[in-house]
Amino acid sequence: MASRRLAERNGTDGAPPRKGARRDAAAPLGLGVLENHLGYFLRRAQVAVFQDFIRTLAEIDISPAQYSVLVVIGANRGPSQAEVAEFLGIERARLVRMLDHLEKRGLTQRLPSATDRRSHALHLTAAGQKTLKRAKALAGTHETRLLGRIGAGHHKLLLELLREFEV
Amino acid sequence: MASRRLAERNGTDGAPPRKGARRDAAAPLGLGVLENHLGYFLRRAQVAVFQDFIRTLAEIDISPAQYSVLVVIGANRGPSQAEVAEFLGIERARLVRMLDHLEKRGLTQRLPSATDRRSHALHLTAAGQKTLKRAKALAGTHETRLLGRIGAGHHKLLLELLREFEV
DNA sequence: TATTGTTATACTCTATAACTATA
DNA sequence: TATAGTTATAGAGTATAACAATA
Repeated sequence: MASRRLAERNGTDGAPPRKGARRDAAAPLGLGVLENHLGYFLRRAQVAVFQDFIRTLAEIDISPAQYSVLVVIGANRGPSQAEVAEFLGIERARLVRMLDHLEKRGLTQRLPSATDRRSHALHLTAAGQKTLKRAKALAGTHETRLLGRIGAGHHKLLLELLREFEV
Repeated sequence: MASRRLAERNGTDGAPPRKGARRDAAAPLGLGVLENHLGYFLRRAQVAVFQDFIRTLAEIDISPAQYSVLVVIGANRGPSQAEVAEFLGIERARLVRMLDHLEKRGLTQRLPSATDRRSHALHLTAAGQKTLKRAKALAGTHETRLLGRIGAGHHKLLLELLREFEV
């Protein structure tokens, strides 16, 4: 990934290169105005964190999106697909295929809703609860690794700041 | 998007719902352990920020990825495709199609490298420089909007914290 | 042998629209 | 009329592998 130090060393933060100046082919690149864009660093951080998450949960083959679905089903009794999709910002159509997959793996169930015959009440199977428990443990080691890397204070601060972006 | 207040109101942060308790169908869902995962909030924040960026630059049809490529080419004289791809964390193969597209729009050029006949020196055309200038202005209003939303202090703090995730 | 740009393929995810069965 | 779940399709983006030209 790009290092901020490279950009500083290159001195190209914001200002374009001098007219006629030919960049040394071996010189590191500069970020330019990207240096000041929150979106750029949010994206890089998110990708890095997800990569670590994916590596950490590879042994049980659970993706970040699947984890979020399992956690929300586990934390809420019988939510509908529409509720889970809207809550997690996943397309309803996308959730259908995710649940098909989780169901095929025997982790989740679609039970008839007690109150609305159009909708399904989502539940974890016994295997789903077991997998979620293991997933939480692994996600915990992932989170602890992040925390060790940036420090507990920064971790807490970041969580608080990021919550401000909610819509 | 999900609101933290909903999760708090629901009281399902971390702990599973009580055995046998049937969640009120109208009750909002709870995040469960997601509440403590940096990755979850990083993703939501990144999506929200990118959505605002895309809306803001819609009039010139420049995506966040395209913007980052134009900025890096504009800030560095004649970088190669491999350099830009590695620097921005884009696959080399993906950058080929992006440049095909930008070139078709008349914004970038692949010139022969002075030192290596395998590689191309990437440059902005006059139109590319003009578009980049406009893009920077629009991206500036986007960034100012973010800043107004979370405050200058939080914006600066976030930038600093996010840089710690670089690899 | 390794690297640059390229092509190709498969898979994931997003965005839409449309359909059915219910409400 | 509107909503829940579903199906289908098109477009990004990611991940890989392979190839020709060049280093």
